[in-house]
Amino acid sequence: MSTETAVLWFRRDLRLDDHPALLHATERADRVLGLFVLDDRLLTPAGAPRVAFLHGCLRELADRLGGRLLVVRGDPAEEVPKAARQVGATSVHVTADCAPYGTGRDQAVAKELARHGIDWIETGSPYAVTPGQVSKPDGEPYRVFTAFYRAWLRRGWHSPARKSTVDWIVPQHAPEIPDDPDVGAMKLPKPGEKAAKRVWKRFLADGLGDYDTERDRPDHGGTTRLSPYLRWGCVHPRTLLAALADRRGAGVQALRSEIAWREFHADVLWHRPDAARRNYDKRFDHIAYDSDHTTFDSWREGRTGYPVVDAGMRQLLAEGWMHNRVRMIVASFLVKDLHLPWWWGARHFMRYLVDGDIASNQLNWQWVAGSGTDAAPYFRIFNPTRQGEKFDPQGDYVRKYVPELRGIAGKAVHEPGRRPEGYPEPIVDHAHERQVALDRFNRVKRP
DNA sequence: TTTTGAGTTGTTCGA
DNA sequence: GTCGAACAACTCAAA
Repeated sequence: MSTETAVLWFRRDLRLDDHPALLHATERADRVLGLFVLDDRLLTPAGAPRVAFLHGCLRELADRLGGRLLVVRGDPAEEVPKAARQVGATSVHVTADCAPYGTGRDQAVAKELARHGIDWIETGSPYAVTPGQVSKPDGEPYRVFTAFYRAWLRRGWHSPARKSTVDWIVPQHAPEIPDDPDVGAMKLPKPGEKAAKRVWKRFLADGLGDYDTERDRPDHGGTTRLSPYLRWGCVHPRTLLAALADRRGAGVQALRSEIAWREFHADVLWHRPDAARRNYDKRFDHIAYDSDHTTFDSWREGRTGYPVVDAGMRQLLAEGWMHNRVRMIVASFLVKDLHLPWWWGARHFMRYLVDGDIASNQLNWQWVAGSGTDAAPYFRIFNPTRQGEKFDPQGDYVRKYVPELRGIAGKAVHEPGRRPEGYPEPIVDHAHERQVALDRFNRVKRP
């Protein structure tokens, strides 16, 4: 009787359903050690909300495994081989990580494992179509979403992986999940695979039909709210796409397209890892940015005097999450009204967002800044007041997050001007800053 | 190789 | 209030 042993190293795949890497491990081995490594290099820049959410996911996973999950802290290149050797594993199975840090880390781990004769086996990725698999006929990556989307649809994806029966190894000690970092009074989403399923099921029943329009309404909460779960792999996009396959309608199409945006940005970053830090479009290296920390602080704290901007920034601080429409508004405000570098905003988002994902975050910021792939035309500058009136027509979203404005009824809450006690005057004049932004763009275009 | 059509999410202004 | 045009040109994808 063979008694092969394998390690399933969990990273961004904190679930048990639709898990091809886990299935692969069980096909190859009789016994599997579940492992998670708390890596300070990833956790330090993450910020308290995302770390707390991660801990929650780990606790849920450990519970569902009856405690049979090894959680260690340290450098994966040391900890993974150590754990594998302790249980006599002949292979380590993972879901491929396609982001810049993860790919480098995995190379180092695989190399260490190889020294001990342990196989490194990647199965699947956090995407329906693994980054790098969709390319133009000439082999080059797509730079335009719509073209990518068509090719991505043509390529298609696997069905969800079948359930696996696993004989999980009992680790030497109980999972050591550290205490949560202090998140104060923040109200974070409920972590874990079960919560993800609940959110998804409810969205399928109530939200999908008019998702195409409702997702733009921060006052209604018509988005899927799945982003934190996708970030940590509590649910896989393939699972979602499978559920959409036999449904029709504008909502279905819109959601499929949003999922594709996530995959597009992962693909872009896979081809251009430098885009996580620098302008994708090098011409933007010559744009003049300000470096005013006073306005930056006002933006971070939600004290700009523009109601919908402040509501969004405060939602981020209160929930570790911000509505997608409002993310665009506050990002546009930082870049085009305050003339601050997009990476300042991106870093702040990454610190607070529970769903903070390097590819989606950085490339969406670059899209707003105009420096990314398929970027917004430079003259497309959001007017925070117009956006507020259009997408939060009754002002409910603003009043929810900006208590100083609760005395103003209806959409008048968006009007700059009459400021109640305690609420700041607008820190800049939008009409003026819009012109400044346009001028700076023009200067770059015609040097 | 050349050509053609198209490209996430807006705003403002004037009729 | 509603509507269409202007805002710029450029690059990309595909024929």
